Amino acid sequence: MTKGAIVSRDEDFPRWYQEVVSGAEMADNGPVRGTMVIRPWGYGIWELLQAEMDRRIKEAGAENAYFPLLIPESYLSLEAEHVEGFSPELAVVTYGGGKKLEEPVVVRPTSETVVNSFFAKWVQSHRDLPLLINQWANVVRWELRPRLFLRTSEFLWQEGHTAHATEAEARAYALLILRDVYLSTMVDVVGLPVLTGHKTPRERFAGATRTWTCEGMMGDGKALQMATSHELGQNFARAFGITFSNSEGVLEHAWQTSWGASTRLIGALVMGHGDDFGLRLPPALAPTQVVVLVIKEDGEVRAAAETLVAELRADGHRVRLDDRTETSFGRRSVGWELKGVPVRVEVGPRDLAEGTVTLVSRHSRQKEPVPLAGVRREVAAIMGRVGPELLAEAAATQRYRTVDVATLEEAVEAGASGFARIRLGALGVDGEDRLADKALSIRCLQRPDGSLAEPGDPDADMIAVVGRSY
RNA sequence: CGGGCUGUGGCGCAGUUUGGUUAGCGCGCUGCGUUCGGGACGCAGAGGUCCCCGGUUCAAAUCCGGGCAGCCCGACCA
Repeated sequence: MTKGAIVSRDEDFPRWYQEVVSGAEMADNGPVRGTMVIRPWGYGIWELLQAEMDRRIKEAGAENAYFPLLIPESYLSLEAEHVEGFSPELAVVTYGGGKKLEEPVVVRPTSETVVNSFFAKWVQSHRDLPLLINQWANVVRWELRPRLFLRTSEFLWQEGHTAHATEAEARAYALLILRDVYLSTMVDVVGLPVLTGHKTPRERFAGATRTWTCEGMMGDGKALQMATSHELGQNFARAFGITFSNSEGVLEHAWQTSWGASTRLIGALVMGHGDDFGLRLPPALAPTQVVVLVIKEDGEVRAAAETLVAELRADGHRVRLDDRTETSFGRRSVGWELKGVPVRVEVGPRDLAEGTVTLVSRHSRQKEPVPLAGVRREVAAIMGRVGPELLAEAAATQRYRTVDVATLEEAVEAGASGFARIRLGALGVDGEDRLADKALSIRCLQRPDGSLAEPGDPDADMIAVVGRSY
């Protein structure tokens, strides 16, 4: 069955990436290529990320629900663009209960179709709107070229689906999610700066009228789409018959949105913050934030370590005691470093004789002796600055690799190693095709000052952010 | 579906050009000992239908023919 082969061998990835102890591996599961096994450490990161996003989603008013994994094939074809967009990457089930099915069912690649088939029943009156639903689920897309975390054939995500009475309300909600859920999570939690903007028709979600996106830049200058929020117009409402009586008693089609972010974010975290020594985690996403290492088995050392663990836990940190003294100190510290634990407290007899311990912060790899009495304050200080410092570092990389250009030729050159900003109108009618020939794409469109387009802004006046995507 | 390339212990590879004893190396694994303040070391050991089928030959991982599988670059994509 599972061969368990690690198939990511990309040179661009950090050396340690495929042995990530800390993360996951891709597995060939029979004929299913590029599925993913997430080990406990990586899954712990996902759980924290999930909690952060879930809180924001609920603050935005959406509620969690669950819809079926298997979708009748005919549902997909109800929305023309949608089916065209997803057909090539569908996994289709043709047998069930030992019999050939009358109608094949597909494993959801996304749930617009099933969700909306229920929305059609749930929505009758304008009083039923807005309907704001979120689902945490797994989806399957038969990818031609999987890449660990960034594009796996099966992934975990949240997908939001909403229905509104007016276009303006739907748009406002799509933007609320973009800013208050996604942008906020990327910047404040993951610690990666992202550009926001909308997609060109070519890059737009199949079935959407507008796709808003958060585009991040990884350490190597390549772009990664980290989350998207779509305005669906009335496309799905028409296809699935989602109608409501407005306050005048007139029947109208609902205006909808959908939005999602996935385990790809773990990949973004790895690619965005990792260094040659392994993963670097912002404290908010570290399953263990502080590890207290007993360097040598010794009564006093152990007692001091256990006291520190208790105190640091009382301060609200996620703390773990590493007293596996039968394993060499070097091996243990390297192991925690690979996993990206933000702070290590190393307790040994030599320091203890001086009344100190050694604190090491992972992101800067700086070590310093700290008196026992000052450990709590110092740990709190480090925990407070790791996130902002990681963000600042990533932002500096992004700034350094982003340039304003005037011609397509310049965009091709700059886009190969970062972001090239160019007025869309300057690319010409076949600009996107010519970029595609050079493995480049327009990541997003935004106003010259970086803000989002307003209704009525012509695309030609927008700045196109050109880059190489994963 | 185009363009490159590769199949050899669990993983990564050498050996193939020029056929020749018992197919090597690193990592990992098992045991014992010394170590343990930054991925330890020594000794002993386990583990292989050299992708498959056929051919040439005294002799094939190596040469010839035919299959099969996989990887990388592109098209698709959260």
